[in-house]
Amino acid sequence: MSPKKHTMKYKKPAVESRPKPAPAEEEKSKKTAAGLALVRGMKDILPPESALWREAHQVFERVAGAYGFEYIETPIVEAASLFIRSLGRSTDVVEKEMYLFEDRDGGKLCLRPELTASVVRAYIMHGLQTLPQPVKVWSAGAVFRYDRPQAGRYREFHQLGCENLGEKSPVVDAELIALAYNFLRDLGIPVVVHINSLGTPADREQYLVELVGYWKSKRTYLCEDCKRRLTKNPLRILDCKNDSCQPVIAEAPQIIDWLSDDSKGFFMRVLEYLDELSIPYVLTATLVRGLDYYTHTVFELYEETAEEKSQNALGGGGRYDLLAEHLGGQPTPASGFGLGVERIMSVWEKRRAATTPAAVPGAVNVFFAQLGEQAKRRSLYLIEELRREGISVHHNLAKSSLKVQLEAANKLGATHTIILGQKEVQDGTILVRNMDSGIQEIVDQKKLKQTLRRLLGVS
RNA sequence: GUGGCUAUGGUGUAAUGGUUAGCACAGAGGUUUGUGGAACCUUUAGCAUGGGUUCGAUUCCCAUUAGCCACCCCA
Repeated sequence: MSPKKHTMKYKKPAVESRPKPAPAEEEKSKKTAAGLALVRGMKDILPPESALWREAHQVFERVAGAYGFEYIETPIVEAASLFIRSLGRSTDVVEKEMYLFEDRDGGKLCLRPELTASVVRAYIMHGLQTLPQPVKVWSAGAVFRYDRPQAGRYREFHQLGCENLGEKSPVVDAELIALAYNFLRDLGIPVVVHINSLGTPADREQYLVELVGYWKSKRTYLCEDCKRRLTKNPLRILDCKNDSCQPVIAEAPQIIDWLSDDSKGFFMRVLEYLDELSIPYVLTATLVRGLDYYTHTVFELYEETAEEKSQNALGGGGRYDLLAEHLGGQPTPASGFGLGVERIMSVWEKRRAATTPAAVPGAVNVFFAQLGEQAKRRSLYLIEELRREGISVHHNLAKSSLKVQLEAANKLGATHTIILGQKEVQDGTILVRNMDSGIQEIVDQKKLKQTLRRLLGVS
C-alpha cells in the first residue's frame, strides 16, 4: 500500500472530481494480484507434478486394494476433543500444532492433524465392530499441523493411511508394513523399516522409571538440551545427536529388555513375519513415536539412502490396541500407518528424474492441426470422435498457420500430428505425421481411428 | 516456539547511493499466409511489505512477512 506512488503515477487533474477512489481503482487489479498470498505452510500442486501426485494415489489405491483394504473417507473437521483424547493432551501435536477454532455455536472444533483417530471414531460410531473382523480400510486426505514450515514440512499436508481394526495378531502388523513397503517399492523408492516395540503401558512405565534413573546417574555427561529433556521427555534423549551424549545413550537401558514376556513374544513374531516377507528392517531401540496411543509395534519408513536426514521419514505407524476403548468403544485391537504424500513425492520425483527422463502420465499424444475454414469445421467432428475413443487430442483452432500449429504440437510433445487441409477435406483423406521421424501418411478419414490406435499402441 | 541465512519480471540470475534495473529461459506477436524442433525481429513482465538514514535508495539500517537451514517435532 503506497497511495503516494499511485497518485503520482496516475495524476489526472481532470478526474479530480472523484478524489481518491479513482486512482485506487485503476491500480486495483495489480494490487490484488500482488496482495494475494498463500497462507503460510500451504502449497498449490500444479501440472505437471499434479499428474504424478494423482498417479501416486492410484498406485496406493491399487496396492491397498490388493491387500483387501476398502476406502473410507472422514471429515476434515472434527471435534477437538477427539484428538485431545486420542493423541494425548501433552503431545506436541495437540499441545501446539492443532488448528483449533470455534464453531458459530461455540463448539470446539479442529482441522484433523492425522487420519487414524477419525477412522476409529467412525468405526465406533457406525457399529463396524459388528462386521466380520478385522475391518480393513484405507484413507487419503489433507491433514493440518501448525508447525513451522520447512523443506518437507507443511502446515497442510497429505497422508495416505491404512487401518486394520479388530484383530490382535502380529501378522496384521507385518502385513501393514509389507503394504507400505511394497507401495513405495512400486514407486521405485527403496525403503528401510525402523521398528521397535513399546509394549504395554505397564511395560513402558517400568522402563521409564529405569531409564530416568539411568539418566540421572549420568546427568553430568549429558548435553544441556538433554538435561532439559530429562524432566520433560526422557525418551527423547535417546534421539539426541550431540556427540557428547552418544556414549551415555549407547549404554542406556533398552525398552526391549523391559517388555513382559507376552509383549516380547508378540514383537518377536512380528519380526519373524517380516523375515518371512523378506522385508528389511532395522531394530531401533530409540524409536518412540510422538503420539500417546501406540502400544507394542511402532515403525517408521525411511528412504534407503546413506545420508540420514531428520526430515525424511516417509511415514510411520504402529499398533494402538487401547485407542478404541479409550475413545469409548469396545476394546478393539488395531494397527495402522500413515504416509506423507509430499515427502513421497519429493523422493519419487528425484528418483524419476534420475531414471526415466520424460514420460509424464497424461502427456499429450496427438495434436490436431487444421487449415482453412472448412477444415476447421470438419475437424471439430473428427476431434470429438477421437476423444470418444479415449485418445488425448490437443489442438489450437484459434490459429491458422500450419507452422504455428506444428510448433505448438512440438512444444506439447505430441507424438503425432493430424493435419486436415482444404485438399483433404475435398477428397476425404487426412494426414498423420509422426513427429519424431517427420514421416506422414495419408489415410482415409474413416480409417483415422484405426490408424491412430495402431500408431499409439492402444488396443 | 528458538536461532541462523536469504528475498530483483513466471523461472534462473546480473549490476548500481542518482537520468530508461541488464541478461537467459518461458509467454505473446511476427519474419507475406500447407509443414515443427534452429535463427532473427518486436513485445509483455520485476527491485516482498512498511518504516528510517539521505538532497536522493532497488542498493545502507530497522521491523514485518515469506522461503531455506538447524533445533524441536514428525509426515
